[in-house]
Amino acid sequence: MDAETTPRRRLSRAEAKARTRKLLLEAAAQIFARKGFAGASVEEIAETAGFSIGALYSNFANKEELFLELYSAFNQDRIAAAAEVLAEYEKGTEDGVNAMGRILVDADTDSDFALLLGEFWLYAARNPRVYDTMAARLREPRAALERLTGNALAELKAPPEATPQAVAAVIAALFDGLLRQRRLNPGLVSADLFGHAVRWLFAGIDATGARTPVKTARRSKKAN
Amino acid sequence: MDAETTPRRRLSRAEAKARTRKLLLEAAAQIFARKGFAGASVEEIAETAGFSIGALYSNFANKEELFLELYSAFNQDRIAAAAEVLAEYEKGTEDGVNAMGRILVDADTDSDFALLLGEFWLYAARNPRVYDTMAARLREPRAALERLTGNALAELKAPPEATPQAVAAVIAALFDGLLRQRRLNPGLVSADLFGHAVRWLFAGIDATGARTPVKTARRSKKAN
DNA sequence: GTCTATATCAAGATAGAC
DNA sequence: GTCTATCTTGATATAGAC
Repeated sequence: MDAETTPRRRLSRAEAKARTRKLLLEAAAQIFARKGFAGASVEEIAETAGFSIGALYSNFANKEELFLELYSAFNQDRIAAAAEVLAEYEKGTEDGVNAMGRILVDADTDSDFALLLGEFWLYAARNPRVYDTMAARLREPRAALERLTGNALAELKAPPEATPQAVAAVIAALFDGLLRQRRLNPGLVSADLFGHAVRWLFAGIDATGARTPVKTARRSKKAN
Repeated sequence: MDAETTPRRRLSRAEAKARTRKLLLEAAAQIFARKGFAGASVEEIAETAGFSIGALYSNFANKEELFLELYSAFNQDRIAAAAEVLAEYEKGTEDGVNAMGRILVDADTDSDFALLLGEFWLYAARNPRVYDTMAARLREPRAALERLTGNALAELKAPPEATPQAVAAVIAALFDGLLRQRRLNPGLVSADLFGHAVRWLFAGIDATGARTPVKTARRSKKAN
């Protein structure tokens, strides 16, 4: 959260503005999560941050830009989390499944996370104008996940349909779907169900591949 | 009222009202899906249905009631679909996985389905006032799914953590998560990935259970 | 750079005509 | 039972003061 605020020295103009911007983004996260894009008012966001409407419009062109900037910041965090997991995994420090499990728990702890995720998804699905911009932000964390699954698949007998992309999609779906169910009804989704599911998944892929060991047979022109 | 039966052409008062109601609900599904609850206007819904605002308010108390009635109708369809799958499965006519796969494809064909699902989820998560009502509507289809997974699990060696409830949650998560990814980027999620994922899941559960065949061993005091 | 005041508009809901 | 007209509110965005 907030780290270095030098209470002694006066903040420079640029520092003050950056601080205002940060506070506005934090307030926006809270209000957009609770009310949604259309339901949230810029006035409430500004007041929650401790500023006026004017301050908000001096930092963001309009409501949509604020929302999209929040989306960028939101994804920066996801990228950081994914990178951390990937690093731990590649160092061999931690099992990949455990690391992914920690991401889910972290996301679950932040009660706004699932709400914001849902709101961003709807916004992207409804607004083709900004869809490309938003989709581009997802490529980096998704690539990290595919790398992780690719590594895991290399260690077992996977059938040809179990590509890193396909398995990454399945894991992302599990993450998303379990997080959402847990948000509404924690009793239905225990904290370690995600971990179990991922292990079942890989065990099943391995078992399926072992049953059809033709997998390295054919290689027409290019692997994909 | 005047129960005049005119089987020829003219609709009775009640029939006309029922027809208006149905058209309004269909329009509401479209507009709520495209704009969301807060973003949709009752005027646009009424006009899309071919009526005026007054007609809408004569059929529904307010915007929220219209939304919740739509949710009920939406779930009636889901219950019907689930029941159909369950019936086919229990008759032995169709493999359970194939049947579930068909549900996903059907949902994917209706471009409004995922949007509405997302909107309903957000509304339930944000409005504790109506959460119980909405959650109650989910119990029936969820129970059907648990019954389906319970039957499937009975035919293989499942570890103790693979309860019908837990596995049903995983399958629901796969359904939800894959549907949402496919909605934004169909290239990432092939039409049969859901089927593959479910098969991998059950194969993995079976393999895991076979590896730890102590499953009926110990029962200290209370199952959890 | 932020605040106050305000122009402008769209939306939910109601009342009374037909 | 549905329509037209209207009341009322609350929101985005801007302009000018400090």
